[in-house]
Amino acid sequence: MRFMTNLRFIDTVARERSIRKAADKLAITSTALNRRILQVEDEIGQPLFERLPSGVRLNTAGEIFVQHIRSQMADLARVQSQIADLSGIRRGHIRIASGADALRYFLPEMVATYRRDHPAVTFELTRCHGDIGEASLLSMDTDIALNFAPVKASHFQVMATVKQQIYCLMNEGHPLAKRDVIRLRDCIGHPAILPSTQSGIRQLVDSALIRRNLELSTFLESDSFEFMQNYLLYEEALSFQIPIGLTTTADGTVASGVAGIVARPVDLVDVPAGVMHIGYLKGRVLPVAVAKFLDDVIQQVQKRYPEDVGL
Amino acid sequence: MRFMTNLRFIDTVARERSIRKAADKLAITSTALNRRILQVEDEIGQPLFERLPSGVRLNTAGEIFVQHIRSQMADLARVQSQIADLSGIRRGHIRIASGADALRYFLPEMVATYRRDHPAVTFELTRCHGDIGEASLLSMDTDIALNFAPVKASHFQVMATVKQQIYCLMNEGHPLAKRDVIRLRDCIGHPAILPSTQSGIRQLVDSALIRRNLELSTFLESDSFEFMQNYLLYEEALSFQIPIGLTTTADGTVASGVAGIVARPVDLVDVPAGVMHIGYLKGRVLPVAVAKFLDDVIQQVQKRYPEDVGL
DNA sequence: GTGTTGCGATGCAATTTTTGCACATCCCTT
DNA sequence: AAGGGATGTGCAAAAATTGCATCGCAACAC
Repeated sequence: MRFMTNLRFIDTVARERSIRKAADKLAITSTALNRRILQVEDEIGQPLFERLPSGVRLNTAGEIFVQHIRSQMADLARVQSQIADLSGIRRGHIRIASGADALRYFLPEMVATYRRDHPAVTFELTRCHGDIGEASLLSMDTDIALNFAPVKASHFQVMATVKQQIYCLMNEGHPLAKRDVIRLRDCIGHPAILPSTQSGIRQLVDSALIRRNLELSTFLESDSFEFMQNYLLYEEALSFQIPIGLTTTADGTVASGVAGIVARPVDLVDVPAGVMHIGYLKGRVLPVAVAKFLDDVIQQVQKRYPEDVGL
Repeated sequence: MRFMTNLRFIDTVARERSIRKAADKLAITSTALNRRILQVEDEIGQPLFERLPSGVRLNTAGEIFVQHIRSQMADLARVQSQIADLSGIRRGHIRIASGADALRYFLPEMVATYRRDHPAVTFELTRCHGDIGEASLLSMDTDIALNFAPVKASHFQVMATVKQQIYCLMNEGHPLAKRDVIRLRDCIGHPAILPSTQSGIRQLVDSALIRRNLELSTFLESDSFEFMQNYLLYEEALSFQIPIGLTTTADGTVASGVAGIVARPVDLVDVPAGVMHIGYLKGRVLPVAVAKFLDDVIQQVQKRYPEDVGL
């Protein structure tokens, strides 16, 4: 898109915080890029960048302007997608930020299903913890965020919430595997593997432990659910996960996706269900492709967790 | 703004519905303009205009794209205004669409007051009847609309409503001038001057007449309140107006701004008060200058009509 | 019919803008 | 004090844009 070049360039410089680095990335000389920026600053009537010895940094005017640029680019994508949709083909690009849980089984299936119907749509999946997902919505790096945590920022437009009970994972030979429901006090003494502290699961478990003044024998922390789950094959330990990060058997019970590993719900009296939030940047008009995908996601969670979905 | 040229050009072509006419207006040759359009169409991947023997016309894709362009341009204005605001000067351009009533006394005073504080701000006042004001919001030709009529379009974000009782205007020598309140039946038989049919005042009076099965001796219609009011100096006739199109004396009573012409309220039992709507395009973030002016307007109507303002 | 008019599209030469190179200048680090 | 990495600038080469003349097409007038 020719008429976007200057704006795209400025965005890149803002991200790289250096004209030279941005120039490399954009495959032009730094001098050409520099002059383009000077020209835009001249047109705006004010500098957009502070010149530091180590590069450049956005000043306040620049912050405002770059925010505008990003929203313009996102909106242009929406327009293109909408125009492409006119001619029958649904095309577009969908950028999703999600915690590791939904990335495991849920999103792969969603994306694959969607792409069967709309092969012209491309995807970008970013794994993120904590508030990064919300931040990337604001900088327009992401269209949709799935976040298993309380919503902090007010710019997050929640389209659906899904209550998710915590499940306990273990080897099928584990003594607790015989129980249908796990109480938190049963876990004491068993070696435990916990997700890293940014994880919503971890925060729920931790606060439940503190409330009851209990302590787990945590000997391993990781941000990879896959690692944790597979580790259970080798040692009789406990780990935690939510249903969306697990699979469901034909009869509707939650199961780990790995043979030999079983999943048992943790009693809600001990650890309350957490809430997964699905949404996008407030005020944005989503491209058709994105809007449709989001629709599909919401429909799917409603089907899977009919009792636990809020809109 | 260099990076906007192509978009501005397309907008102009869309408005002129002709490449040659647009080229004239933009002071370039039609061939250059033509090629720019072809280039953009090529980048979008789809034509934006239908080529007719008499010129060009937007196709569906074009409609979408031009709407995007206009919202971008409006947003750019907002960004510029916001950036200028950083350095202390409030600058910007404020475009207002209003009925003839508010344009008479109210808006001149508002604009003058605002410009005393912010001389760098420029204005554009458009007089409009009926739905044109709302339409010009949608095409981003206007920032703020003041409309004495029911709101029809859902894209109109109402910031304030002002109830406005209908007043009857007449020569001070008129027999009805002695009354404090005018009943509709008193008007029968007196020659009457009415605003043209698009006017909200006219619609209120007309529907009141129909409801009571009355008829006025209307011998003159006009869309110029100034003409109608001055005409009253020469003939003993009646005319109608709302307070915002009139002045207020020191003691708070409504008066015509013209010597020799008096204003008397029409009984609310006969003609209910109409509602003036003040607002802007839903979803827009207004430039600081516009937002501040709108604030001032709302504050002013609240001060003038404290009982009748809704937010 | 036929000529005329007004429309958008196109080939080509002139012109303007953009780019890349070499180098200046500034500021922090060592 | 020197070195390295940053942005800014003069100048020639390259690329894009523009204007002119002209084409093809459809509608209108006579």
